[in-house]
Amino acid sequence: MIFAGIKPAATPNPIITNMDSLKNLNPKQKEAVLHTDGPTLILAGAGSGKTRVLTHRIAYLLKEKNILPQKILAVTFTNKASQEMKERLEKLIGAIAHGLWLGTFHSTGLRILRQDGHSIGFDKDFIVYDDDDQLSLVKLSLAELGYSEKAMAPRAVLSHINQAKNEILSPQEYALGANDFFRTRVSAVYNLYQEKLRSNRALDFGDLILEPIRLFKQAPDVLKKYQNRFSYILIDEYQDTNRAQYILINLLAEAHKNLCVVGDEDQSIYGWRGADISNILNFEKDYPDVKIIRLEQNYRSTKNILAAANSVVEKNVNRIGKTLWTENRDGSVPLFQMARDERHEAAIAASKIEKLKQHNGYDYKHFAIFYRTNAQSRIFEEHFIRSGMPYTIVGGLRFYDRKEIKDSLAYLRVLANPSDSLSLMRIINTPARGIGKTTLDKVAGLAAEKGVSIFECLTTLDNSADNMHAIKPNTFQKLKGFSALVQKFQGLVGKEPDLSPAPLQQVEREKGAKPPLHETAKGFLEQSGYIKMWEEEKTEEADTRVENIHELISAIKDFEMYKSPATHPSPSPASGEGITSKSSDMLSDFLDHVALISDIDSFEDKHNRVTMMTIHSAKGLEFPVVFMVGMEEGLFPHSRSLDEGSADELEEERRLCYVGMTRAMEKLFMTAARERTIYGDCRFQRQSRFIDEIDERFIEIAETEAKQKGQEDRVKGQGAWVMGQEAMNEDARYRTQETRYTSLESQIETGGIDFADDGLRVGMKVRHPNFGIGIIKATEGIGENTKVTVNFQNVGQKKLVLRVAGLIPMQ
DNA sequence: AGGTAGTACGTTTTT
DNA sequence: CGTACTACCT
Repeated sequence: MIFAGIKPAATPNPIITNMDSLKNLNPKQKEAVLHTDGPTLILAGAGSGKTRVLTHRIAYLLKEKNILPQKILAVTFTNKASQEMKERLEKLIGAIAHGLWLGTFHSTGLRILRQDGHSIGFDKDFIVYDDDDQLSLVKLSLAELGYSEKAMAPRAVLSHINQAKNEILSPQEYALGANDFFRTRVSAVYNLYQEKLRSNRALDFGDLILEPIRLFKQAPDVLKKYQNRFSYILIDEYQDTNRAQYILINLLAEAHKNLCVVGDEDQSIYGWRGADISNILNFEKDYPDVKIIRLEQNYRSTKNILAAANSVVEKNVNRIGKTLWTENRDGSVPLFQMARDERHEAAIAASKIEKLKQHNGYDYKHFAIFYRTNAQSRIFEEHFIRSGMPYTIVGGLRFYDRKEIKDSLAYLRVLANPSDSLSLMRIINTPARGIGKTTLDKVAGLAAEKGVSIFECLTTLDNSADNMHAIKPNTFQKLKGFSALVQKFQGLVGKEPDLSPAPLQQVEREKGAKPPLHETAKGFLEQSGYIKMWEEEKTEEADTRVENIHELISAIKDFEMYKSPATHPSPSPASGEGITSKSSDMLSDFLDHVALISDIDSFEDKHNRVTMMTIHSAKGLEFPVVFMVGMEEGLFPHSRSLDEGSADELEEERRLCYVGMTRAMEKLFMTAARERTIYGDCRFQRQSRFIDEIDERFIEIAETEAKQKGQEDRVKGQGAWVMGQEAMNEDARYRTQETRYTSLESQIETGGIDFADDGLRVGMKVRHPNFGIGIIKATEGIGENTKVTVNFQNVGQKKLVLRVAGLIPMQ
């Protein structure tokens, strides 16, 4: 293991470069790796080995072209993607070269601002506000302007503000284009919102892109520095960039023009968040001397799944156009089945999962259920709990979105940045300290008069001088007590955390050293009464909250262990974000870290559970068996995309469908519910147009239950007892029904070893009955004659005929 | 100041 | 049908 610090390019690196692995790339992939200079557009279809190309390209630049690591900037959209790239790069070149920037758009922007933001007046203590904080700020601004939340939905206002930021419009510039009543008012809110953001010394997500652009415009020398530094720039998921990100990238790439963007217009699913698909569609216009490389060979899915997915996305007009192909086997044709209602839909999925598990060697972790909206997960959860099927839900309420975590973080934010009035207001009376609304209004008024932050107002509050606001002595004491507590802990947050063993700590502390952050955090949350507040509730829910708070504290501890230079050589925190600033402050760094992470980042398939998530969250993942549920008009495509004049939105829904389908490696099931309860009332649903759009050769429609329907309804009508029975006997009942269906049963029974058929890919870990565990090194031939070369741990390399080898994939 | 009953509303959400 | 927020009551 080589640690950061060694300069791979300046001195010959002792690590054996793995560049002969170029042999494992197909010709197009190789071309994409080798064409390093000049603008490059890689159109990478689903499952075409995009990450592989990106990592090989970086490795090639470093190892073969001897480019210094600090000359390279690689940008992804998710932490998960950047983490994966880091891991795979490490496998190729031994260790992530020091100085290489590999991170998300937002972490890159943040990094630039932490380094050079002072040039445009940002102090280093600023913090990053999340979506919720933004919304609170909008609400405050609305209230201050006297606009009612009924006339102006805070969410809608916020989305306009975000949109403006995506388009790099300042409040003033937005005001110029505001030509109707609503927009005029939004521009006033935007203006005030921005003022509040600044006086709280906070930046929102949009600012993390916007402010670097402003920095570069106002300080050309800073721009020049970065332009010179980054001679090679790689951007992943280019189809999802917004206007601001586009500008930022182009500014950075201007000097060297070695800009390589990778994307797939068919997988652009974040238009509603400002992603501008024309960035990728027009890349050729921006860079006329662009080299375009298409990666169209898919390594993930069977022919039938791919053909079905292609036939859907082909219906889109707004696309560059490409057709994926694969050498994988035909596999079974995707199956569509209409369920009676959403409970039946869940039952179908559950029973198919059990059957495939029993007869075909699949395990729970091989299955995923994708839905359009989070609300759909509930029915599946209920059913899975009842039938004892292990599952995990990705998304929904994130850990860092939980009330107790947001509160705890607000406590910490106040320590890091006393100007953060939003966080201060969140915690000042949580737990109840007798500081109510009336008092807070008075303090806020006084702070505004004095032109200071609320916290500063508290610390300087002098009741004899400020008594025109008539704060009662009792309340005054409470305010002072609280501000004293905060100040006490602010004194304990330092730049040099001491992670030495306890006895030493005590000695050191007497000499003025700071305790480690997690101890300070714990102490603050205890002494402020926040933890006690939940403990005293004595409900199961509150106990969970307390547990979560302790989990947060240990997350801080982990973060410290990882970051502390004394204990760990890597500059990167656990997320792989690699945010480091010149005056690295543990607390600020931790808050940056949590502001930029999400649930999907920690999703790992090591647990043997069925995974449930929205299709949006599924992007970038793959599963052997995929269920796409709720394939109904109005749900998917969602009703909002069906209004007249929403052609673009409908196309985006279609791309979303394509993304979902192309996650499936071996088997794809699509279901819908004939009857679904939406907002309390029961509606008849029609099957999604996307089902109709699949070429009939590539979809099998299961027989509906129309014939049995009359009888079913009578049974259903008999009340609660029958409902209970229904739940208990669901499996038995559906087994008899399903034997009547042509589809699934026969697929399963005749499928034989189909999972170990060509679900096998190079790099996969497999088990052989005699030779044990090994890694697949190569495959040759197709169908009956497929041979695989496997490197076994114990017996070395063997070439086997796949059909008779009896290989079982391992995860 | 804080708790409870009543009403409005309801996608997706990489950061 | 749930939930999240408001208004009103204690």
